[in-house]
Formats: sequence, structure tokens, C-alpha cells
Amino acid sequence: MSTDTLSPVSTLCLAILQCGEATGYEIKKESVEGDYRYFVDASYGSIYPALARLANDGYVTVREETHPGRPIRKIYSITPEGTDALIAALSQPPGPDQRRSRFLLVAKSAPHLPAAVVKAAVDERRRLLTEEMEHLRRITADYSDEPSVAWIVGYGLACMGTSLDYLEKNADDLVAIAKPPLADAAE
Amino acid sequence: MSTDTLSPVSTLCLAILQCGEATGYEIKKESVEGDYRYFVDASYGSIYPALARLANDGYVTVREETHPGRPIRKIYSITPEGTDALIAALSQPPGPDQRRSRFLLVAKSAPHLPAAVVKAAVDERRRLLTEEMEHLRRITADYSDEPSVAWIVGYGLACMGTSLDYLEKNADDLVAIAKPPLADAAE
DNA sequence: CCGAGATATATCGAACCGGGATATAGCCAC
DNA sequence: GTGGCTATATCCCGGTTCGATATATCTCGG
Repeated sequence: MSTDTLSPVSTLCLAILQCGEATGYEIKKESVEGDYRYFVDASYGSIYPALARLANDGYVTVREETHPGRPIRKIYSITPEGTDALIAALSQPPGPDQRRSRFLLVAKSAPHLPAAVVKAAVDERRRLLTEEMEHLRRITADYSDEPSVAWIVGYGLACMGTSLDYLEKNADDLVAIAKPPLADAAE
Repeated sequence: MSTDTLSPVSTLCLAILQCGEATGYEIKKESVEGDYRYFVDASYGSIYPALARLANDGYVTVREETHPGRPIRKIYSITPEGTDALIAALSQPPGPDQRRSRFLLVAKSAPHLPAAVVKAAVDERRRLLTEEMEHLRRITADYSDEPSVAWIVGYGLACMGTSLDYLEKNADDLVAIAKPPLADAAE
């Protein structure tokens, strides 16, 4: 093993490949639209280099399919060494979740922002959460045979439910904190 | 305005400076230990270049304090243009939260992992969540005069509470999904 | 039926970011 | 008094993002 610690994207690629071979394009789609989208995110610029490194380290193999005209399809498969590396990587303590929230930055800055901006952010967030939860509920049926996906979806629904609930109950308080639109004489 | 879209780190710096002048060191501490740590994260390697860009664009000013021996203290203050840029940046729809969760990757991969690994991850996560919530409860009193911080802390506590609750109720199910330690004959 | 746009697929490059190493000088603990 | 921590900034390497580019098929609106 040339590197003892796998980068997050490399770990993600191995985890996806553990469920079956895939192309870089499919891995990206999985991490943007698929079951993984709620807790990872990766772009071409990180996935393809990561796959190249993994191939170089012997953790994945590549098989090329040439379709006339189209770019070469590079299909990646995990190797036994790759499986070992994945298990080793996932065996390390996971550490806290990392959350990046533009919305919470707006909330924190509410005292310095016009009330309309705060209100728009709250509404947008409520909309997004509602949409997301609907989507999760819709796909629950499709994946009921994969229990780990069901577990994760349940987790996501629980967290988003609480989030939405807090938002609906406390939206007015937050907007009230914002800078009142009329009295801007006093900074 | 030379750039119409601020980078996330630049936005963060402006948001912090909006509450008062600070050095790069203090901004970093705020984003790692302070009120912002739950939803952003930034390092020296991103903060200092961002501050330089902001200064270059006229969004912040720098004042230098030379203490004998120590490195020069560069104290940054936001300008009116900076405030405008901050408000403009925060006025754009915030988009969904981004969550990076090593733990959920473990959960998703549970069928391919030894039960002990899954159990360790669950325990570690429970520990982290409990610690984090205790810390939040402790600081609630200190910041009761800043209502936006109180709002965010309430939000965080609600989400973490649900998270912990789901974890405690469903931990066994997840561990049960993991690969049983004895029967590893059939892959 | 023709062109606009989407889909599938990979690559490249510039800018940006993360984490560690480096420098320095008081202060605290042992 | 030595080693480690705090305060403070800078530099660098590798990893990451995001957009541009290439190209062939397929689909949809006009």
C-alpha cells in the first residue's frame, strides 16, 4: 500500500465500486443524484484523478469499452486489495459530520441583514427541505430491499423533519431579529 | 466590484468582520471553536488569501499593530463596500446544506463491513453527538444576549437531538445489516 | 427536417482550498 | 530550563472545484 490514508473521494469511489463496477461518470451521478448525495459530494475533477490513483495503487482495475464515435468507456472494478483498503479506511473513527450551511450563515448574520433577505432565505430553505423529504419518501419503496439505504433514508427523513419543524416554528423569531427595514438611521 | 460572486470563505470573513474587527488568527479560531463552527470551516490557507483579496477589492481595510518580537498583528475591518457585498452575497438563495458524513458512508457500506466496525462507528458517533450537545447546552447561557446565536444553537440542538435519538433507537438494526463475523464463506 | 439542447463520457486547466511545516517569542508546567 | 502551548502570519504541496472542451447519439420544438 503506497498511501496509508485514503482521501475522502477515493474512499467514496471504493465504496461505490464495492456495489458493482462503474464508470467515472456513473460514480459522479451516484454522488450527485443517487443514494450518496445526502452526505458526500464529488466532482469530475476529483473523481477521475482519484480513480487514476486507485488504479495505480492496485485497488481498482480498468476495462475499456470502445464504442465507435463516443469517448472510451473506462469501467472500473474494485480488487480484493481495494476491498481491504476500503474496510481499513472505514474502520477508522468517522469523526463528526461536517456541515456547510449558507442558510445558517444568513441566520447568524440576521441582525445585519434586511428582514426581506432573511425571510427569503427561510422560505427557500423550507421549500428545499420539503422537496427533499418528498423525494426521499418516494424512493423509500424502490429501495426497501436494500436495508442500509432504508436505514439512511430513515435517518435523513428524521433529521430533515426536525429541521423543517424548527424552521416553521421559529421562522418568525428569526425574521424579527433582522434589521428592521424602516429604522436604518441608527447603525 | 471586481468579482461579482464572493467565494464561501470570503463571505465568511465578511460575516465575521461585520461583528467587529479581527485578525486572521481570530477568524480562524471563530470558525473552528466559535459560533460558526457548526456550519462552516476554514483554514489559514484559505482565510489569509481571502483576506488579501478582500483588501485588494476594497471590502476590508488593514491596520497593522507591531508588538516587539511578535509577528505583526494585521487587524482587518469591513468597509461600507464590504457590507454591501456581504448583503449581496447573503441575498442569493442559500441552496441546500452540504453535509459530509463519514459515518453515513459507513452506514451505507454496512453490508460489506464487519459488524464490529459498524458498531464502533455507531458508538463513536453517539459519543461525539452527546459531547457536542452538552457543549451547546453549556454555552447557551453565555450567548443569551445574542438572539441569532441562540436561534442557531436551538436549531443545532434540535437536529442533534433527533440524530442521537434515531441512532439510539436504530443502532441495533444497522449492526444487524453488517456482514456477520462467522459466516464469511459466502461472499 | 433542421437546429437546440440534453445525454453519455472523459480530459484539461486555472483558481481555490486544506493541512501541515515554519518562524518567533513570551508563558506555564514539571 | 526544556518542552509544549498561545498568538500570529506565511508558504507550499497536493487535492478539489468548477467550468470549458470534444464528440456522437437522441429528442423535442418549430
